[in-house]
Amino acid sequence: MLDFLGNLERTHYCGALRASDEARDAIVMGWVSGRRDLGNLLFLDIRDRTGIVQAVFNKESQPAAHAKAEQARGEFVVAVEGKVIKRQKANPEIATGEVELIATKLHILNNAKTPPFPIEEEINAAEETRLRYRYLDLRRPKSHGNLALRHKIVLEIRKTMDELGFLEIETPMLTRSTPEGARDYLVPSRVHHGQFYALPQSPQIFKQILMIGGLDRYFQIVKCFRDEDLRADRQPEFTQLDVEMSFPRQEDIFHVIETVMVRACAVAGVKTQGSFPHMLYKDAIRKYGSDKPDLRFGMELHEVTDCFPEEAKAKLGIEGGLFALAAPGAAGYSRKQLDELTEKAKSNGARGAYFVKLSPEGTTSTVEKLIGAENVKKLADACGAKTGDLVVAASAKQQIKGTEAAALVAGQLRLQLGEALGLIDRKQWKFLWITGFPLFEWSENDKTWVSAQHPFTGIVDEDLEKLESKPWEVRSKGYDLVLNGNELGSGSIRIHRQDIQERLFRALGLSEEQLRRRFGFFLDALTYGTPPHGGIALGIDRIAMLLAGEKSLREVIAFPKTAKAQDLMAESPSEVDKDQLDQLGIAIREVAKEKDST
RNA sequence: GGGGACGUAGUUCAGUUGGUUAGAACGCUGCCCUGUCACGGCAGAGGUCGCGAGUUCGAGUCUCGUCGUCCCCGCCA
Repeated sequence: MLDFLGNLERTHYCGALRASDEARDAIVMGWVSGRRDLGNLLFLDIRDRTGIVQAVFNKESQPAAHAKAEQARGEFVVAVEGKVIKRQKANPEIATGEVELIATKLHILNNAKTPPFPIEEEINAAEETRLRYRYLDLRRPKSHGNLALRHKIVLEIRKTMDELGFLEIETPMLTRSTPEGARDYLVPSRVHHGQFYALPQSPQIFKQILMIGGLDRYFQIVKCFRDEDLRADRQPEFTQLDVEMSFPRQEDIFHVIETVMVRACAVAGVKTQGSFPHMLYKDAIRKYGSDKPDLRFGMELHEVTDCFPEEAKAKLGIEGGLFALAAPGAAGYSRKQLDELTEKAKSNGARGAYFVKLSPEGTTSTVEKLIGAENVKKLADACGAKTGDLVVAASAKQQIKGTEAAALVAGQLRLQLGEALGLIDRKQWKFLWITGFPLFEWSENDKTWVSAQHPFTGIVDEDLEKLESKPWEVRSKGYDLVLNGNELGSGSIRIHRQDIQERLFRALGLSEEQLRRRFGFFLDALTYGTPPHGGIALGIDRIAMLLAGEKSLREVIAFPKTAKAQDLMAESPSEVDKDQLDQLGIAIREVAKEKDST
């Protein structure tokens, strides 16, 4: 028999009771977290969002309450009436361990099936089970902590943006597809058959129009949607801190974001300082083999192309350059470990990986016969290798115009080795700005130059003249914010002049007609007095993930999706009724599986 | 689209070269127990070995396919 809540009023949260509450009457409500039945004495641990408190049921003094407690099981929802007393023997493991609740009455408000996994701080269950029973996973103190931290971070960001004079303004979720960038999530229109809204990949155009509208300083904490394949740090819907301001210098934007980030870190107990260092994109690539370098450890890359004579390169099948690094103390790596490194490098696009071991007994190299002892020494010296180090050089399979493909491969090895060798100091929080991005990158798929960021990114003033003649040399006014090897956000000073915007579109090979169709309204808006403006968007989920010390976004999102973009609890996406499809004028076409027919 | 890891009781896992009735721990159920807090003791229930084919006298184990979860590459302005 279940009890009604009726007029029963909670007086305390479980986790709030302390020795100072001694002798008080208390009513707590929550879930049965633990049950220890000693016969005539029975203990229940009662859990709510704030913590756990122990309730004691004594058969001798309170037979009715004790009898009820015998029926209680794990995850039953209960209310306990009783008196707070000091324990004979405190339990230092829990915050309320100095006290307990002598129960006079137990109300069982709801029962519960046995959960598929225990509701504990650390969880061991398969991710699939956790996601299917997300409400139980969320019941864990760890989940509460992560979501509470995220709340505090978002609250602090809102407060800070408000103090800095920014207005939070909503932009539409149902908007139009703009063909650049990621795949859109589409929403069919019932009123206009055959037409679709797109969910925003970001409020990019709207926030720029807000600047044209004279709003001066805009921000929004907003969901964005991209229909691309997922990773541990990528969900199909994610939350951004979206920011745009008028008449900004780059440093004005940096200052705003540095202020926000320092304060967001502070609420998470992480001390950081403003004035994040800057690094040029090309330096990040050449020194760290990444556009989001992890600066918590050194092990910088060095170009070692000239250590490999042309004949050696030919034999190894190397076309482009080589980059190398010295892994401290890794000279003892076994043949098997080197093979694993090579395999990993190849899966990351390496042509090959080549090693030099600087053992105390002498220097050996996998390529000594090919490049000669002198070049081996030169290679080790170029990396500043010392005795005991392992030098790793990498070449790339494909040479991509304008990028250092080998550096990217070596950069992956750097991260892998940094992790394996324990070089990463988890207590450090290394922010930095990356600037000086190329405006264009070469698309192998389309055999054309495409915008490296989005096509509204500003162009460095003195590079403007090369826009048509040497597009690969044109630098953008874009910048990325990086924290510990993670891209937190990306932004730019925008193009605010219509003449430049149109030149850029033409350089991208878009025809007048295409332009009108895709961006017509925006190009029109640009002609009505657009102020210089710029902004940035930061990934709130990633910020929360890093500050919570988690490795996956799923740990800081209440209802995340799987790698195949499904919600295992809600079972979305799902089929819909034929009626719904009819109203939308949509028919599902069965696509027969392609079979090899010979 | 490609590569890798995993899939056995409610959960986490073990399961030899293919061989009788598929095990452990935790959880669950019942009984005993007045100071437990990972309570303890005794007894018990619980399995479509992800699914489907194939090889074989015989498949959890071998082969092929398929589904699912995770990680990575491609992709993500």
